[in-house]
This record gives sequence, structure tokens and C-alpha cells, in this order.
Amino acid sequence: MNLEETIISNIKDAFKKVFDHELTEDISLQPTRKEFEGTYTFVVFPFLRVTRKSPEESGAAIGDYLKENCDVVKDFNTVKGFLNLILTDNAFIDNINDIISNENFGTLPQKDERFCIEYSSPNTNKPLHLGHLRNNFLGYSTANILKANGYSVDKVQIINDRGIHICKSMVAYLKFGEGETPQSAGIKGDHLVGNYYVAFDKAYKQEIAALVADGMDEEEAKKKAPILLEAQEMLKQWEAGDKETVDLWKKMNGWVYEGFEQTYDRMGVDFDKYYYESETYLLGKDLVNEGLEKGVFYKKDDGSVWADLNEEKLDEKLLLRSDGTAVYMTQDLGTADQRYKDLNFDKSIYVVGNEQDYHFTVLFTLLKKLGKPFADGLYHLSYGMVDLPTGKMKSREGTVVDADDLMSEMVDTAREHTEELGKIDGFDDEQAKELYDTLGLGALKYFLLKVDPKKRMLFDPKESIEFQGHTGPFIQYTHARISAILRKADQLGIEYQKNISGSLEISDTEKDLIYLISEYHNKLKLAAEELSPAVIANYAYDLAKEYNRFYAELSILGEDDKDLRTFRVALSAQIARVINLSMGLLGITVPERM
RNA sequence: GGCCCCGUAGUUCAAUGGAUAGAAUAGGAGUUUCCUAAACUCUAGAUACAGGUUCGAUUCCUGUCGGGGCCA
Repeated sequence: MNLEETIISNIKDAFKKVFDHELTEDISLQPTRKEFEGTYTFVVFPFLRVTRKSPEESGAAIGDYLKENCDVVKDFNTVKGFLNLILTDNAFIDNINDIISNENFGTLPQKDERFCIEYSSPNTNKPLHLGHLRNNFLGYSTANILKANGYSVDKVQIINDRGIHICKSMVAYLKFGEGETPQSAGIKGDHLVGNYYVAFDKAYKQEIAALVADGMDEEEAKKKAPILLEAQEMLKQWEAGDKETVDLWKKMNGWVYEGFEQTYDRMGVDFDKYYYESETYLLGKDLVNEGLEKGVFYKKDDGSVWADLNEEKLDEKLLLRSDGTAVYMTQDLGTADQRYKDLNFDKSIYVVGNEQDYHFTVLFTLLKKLGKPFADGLYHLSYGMVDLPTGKMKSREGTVVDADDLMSEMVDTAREHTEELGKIDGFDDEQAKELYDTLGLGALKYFLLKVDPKKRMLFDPKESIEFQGHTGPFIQYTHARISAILRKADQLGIEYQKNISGSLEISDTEKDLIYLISEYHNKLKLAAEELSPAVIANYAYDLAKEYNRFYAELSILGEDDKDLRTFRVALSAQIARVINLSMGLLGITVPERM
């Protein structure tokens, strides 16, 4: 039982003994605000009906009981209905000792629950951009958080590798490509294919303009432009399995996948299983038939199939066109079913932008109506868009921030910054390069993960990514500082990995630090409940900030009292450990030196 | 038009219904014979508006205004 649980249990006893009342509801403690003395605060307002006394008297009665009966409570004060508990120094020492000796600290007991998490899920007609970075970092980090909570996790992505968009790139490549390859052009495959997608759009627009100039109505021109007709024809060829078309499709997608792999590698994300739409786009029709048989879907006179979701206030939804072709929803129904068969998950999380809120609400509702056993375990991790100062990113307007470019810029900035500060003494070239990667990507990941996923956020290319203040590098710097201390402590032969002994007088800042470390598991649980890496990101910042204050306030290696010196080194080591754990959950590495 | 999300310092972000709304950044003032100043300390500055529920509302409810998204 940890400190908080001990106190809660004693508070329950207090209610029993002092007020003769058995508390059935869960009670929780809050951290005491800085301006008051104490570590934990118990809010008594909600229990006044039980105590039948004033807030102050109620708090004092419980405080008296705890002071008398609870070993860890040294004293208390009450302000209005807030009971602030002051703990004994030993309580803190015991607490830090528990953590030092706990090899599994940072990992919660294994649970018998299996998660599937889908993220990234790109199209193969263009490279990854800033929005994908938020998506990937969120998905990857959330998977880490779930694993640390003791769940089994399968990371999957579904690649949108078919359809009219890829045919557009293919048509443009045939027209303008002249046999170019990523090797011959010297650019990544995903970028190369993306260029042809852009080339298609350009040619398409020119053709529309020409047709309109000849007197055609614009709407009609958009449908009749020859290059578009070619792309549509190519899609038919592809669906018919035409060898030449399929070969070209495989070749170009192969280039894209190579490019993507490089990007994922640099991002530091990975997947356990890949799904391809070309293999799943026909799934789902069986489910539609199943729905018809069960009477939850219906057929219109023209043969199209619909679901009536008016009861759920969601309108009517098309599931099969009159010609029998599927829509996205059909496919997603089939994919969900398939994935359940493959992975046997209890919970399945889709990391997809909030512009698709409606789509997923409908999807989950349909699966429930079909009586699928897994439907209740589906969850849409709906994250907000990343806005630029100019507004939303639009590929047509060239306002997309490319993922590869951005990562490179971040690493360059890290290098410039580090050189300016003259901090590369003693680094060889390879180490320096590694450090720039660590810092540049750390800054980027932290920036994108520190914000509540649900909220839209602003990315200002010029000002957003800083290396000072509430940033990844600030936390990384704290870790580097501690590492330096530990290196010296090793030289001095200080044994800081052992439990602390002796009676020590510890400062408020040190108590705050121990309190923060002891909160780690709570934060880990909270982050999993809310599927929010931001919880961890902000926690890591609080911890680093508090440590830097401690570092400035007190001398660690220079402390004369040997026991106190060992304690401070040991505390530092545990802070470094928790920083490492937290940042690891975010997919951010922390350097030993910087 | 219908539905959904969001409005917090100049700016970017915090705050399970709890105390005097926290940080960062930009602004002002300081700290280096001492463990890494990518740091620390001090200072000034915000809940869009109007009601309601509550002992207590940034948080919950209603309306208004503003921003974004989805469906046609």
C-alpha cells in the first residue's frame, strides 16, 4: 500500500470511529496548494452531511484522529473545509526507499485485456505531413502508455493503397515520368509519387480551364477532363486485374513504402501489423447482407442498401450503392470485423482526426446494431487538427508542412543551437549527430504531445519549436544535469542505488520531489484512462521544473553531511529514472550529456 | 439549413466541481569565484457575454456572440 492509499484507508477508519459512519464512496486526496503547509489535502465539504459539524470542526476531528492513529501523519491544519496533512520525514524516506528497491517501478501489473490501436494510416499518393506527425506520435505514445499499464497492445495501420487518388499519380507518371525512379531522381519514393499527384492536379486544372474556354460549363468540364477520364479508366483496369496496371501500381506503391519506412524509422514509430485497403476494400458486403437478414438495414427500390439511424439522431446512412459497390463505411465495417477475428481484442482504438467524428459514431452504432460482440470496445481517439498561422493545411494551396522536412529542420535547429552554446566539447562527430537527432526530435515530439489530444493546436513554424521553457529539451537538459551528477557520484564511490538509512532532515523541495515521483503510477493510470500522452508530458515537465529548483537551491555533491549527500544523489537518480520512463512513454530519448 | 467540437494573460498551453485560476513565451528587474545559465529568482498580465444549478463553477445546464469541423 502506498502513502496515499494508507492515508485514505485511515480516513475511512476515522469516519468509522469518529462519526460512526461507513464510507462507501471512493475518496481521493489532492495535492496541497503551495501556499499552505502540507502534502495531501482532504476536502471535507462533501461529507458535512455525515459529520454534522462545521467544515473546520469536521476537518479537525479527522485530523486529530490521523495524527493519533496514522503513522505517516505528523500534523495537520484546516482552512475552511480543507484538511491539509503534514507528513513525517520518515514517510518520505520510506516512500523513496520503496521506489529505489522496486525494480518494476513504472510498469503496472499485467492485465488480462488486449488492445488494438490503429494509427498513421496514410494514403500512398503523398508523403506524410505535420498532421501525420501528431497522429503517429499520439498513437505510438498511447500504445506505450497502455503497455506500461499492463495491457497487451497490437499496433496496426491500414494503408489506403488503392482508389482514384493513386490512379491519378499513376496516370501522371505515365504521361510525364519518362521512366524516372527514386534512384534516378535522387528523392524519396513517397515524395516522387507525391510530385506526380501534384502534376496530375496541375494538368487537370489546365484541361478544365481549356474546356471552359471552349464554352463548356465548369461542372461538366470537371467531369469530362480527359486526364480524369484516364484515371477513372485506370481504376477500372486495376479492379479488373490488368497486369500492366497492377505492375505499375505495385512498383509505385513499393517506392512509397520505402519512403514511408524511412520516415517512420526517423520518427521512431513502428507497427505490429499492416493492413492494405487493396486487400480489405471488398470486405463488409457480407455484413451488409447480415444486416439485411436481421432487418437492421433496408433496401430501397433502386437496390441501394441503407441503415436508418434516425432513432440515434444520426440520419440515414448509405451502405451499398444501387450498382452494388461499397462505400467507405462498408469497408470499415468489414475491416473492424476482420481485425477482431485476427487480433481478438477487447478494446480497439482508432487514432483518427476529429473531422471524422460523425463517421466513427455511425460506424460504432452500426456494429452495435449488428450485435457484434466487440462493438462496445471500439473507441475513436479523436484528435484535433494542427493549424498553421495561415489556417488549415491544404495540399492544393501548398501550405502543407512536410514531415521529413520538418524533422530535418528541427535537427538543424538543434545543431545550430548547440553549437551556439558551445556545448559540443568532448563529442565526436557521431555522438554530436546523435545528440542533434535526440534534441530536434525530442523538441518536436514534446511540442505535439504536450497538448491535450482532443484539442486543436497551433503550429507556428517560426516560433513554435523552442528549446527553452516548457519544452522537450528542457526536460532532456534536466536529465543530462543529473547524469553528470551521477557520473561524479560514481567516481566518489557514493552508493546511491541502495535504500536510504539514518535520520535525515529533508527540505520542502525534496519532499515535493518525492511526492511527485510517488505520483507517477497515478499519472500513468490517468493517461491510460484518458488516452492522453499529454498527462505524462505535463507531469515530466513538473518534475523537471521542480528538480531544477532543487538543483539551484541546494548543493548535492557539496553537502557536508554524508547521509544527506547520499540521499540527495539517490533522489536525483530516481528523478532521472522517472524522467527517463516518462519521456520513454512519449517516444523521446533523453541524453546523458548535452 | 441540421448536427458536433472549441472560446482562459499580448501569444502558446494547464487546471478528477474545490482554496488567492497554474506554466511557458514575449515585457521589466536580478542571479555564474560553487554539481551544466538549454537553468534559477522576483515582477506585471487572463476564465468571450448574460442567466441558472451548487456551500463552492474555467469545469455542469440554458441562451447570445465568436472560431472550427461534419452532413448535404
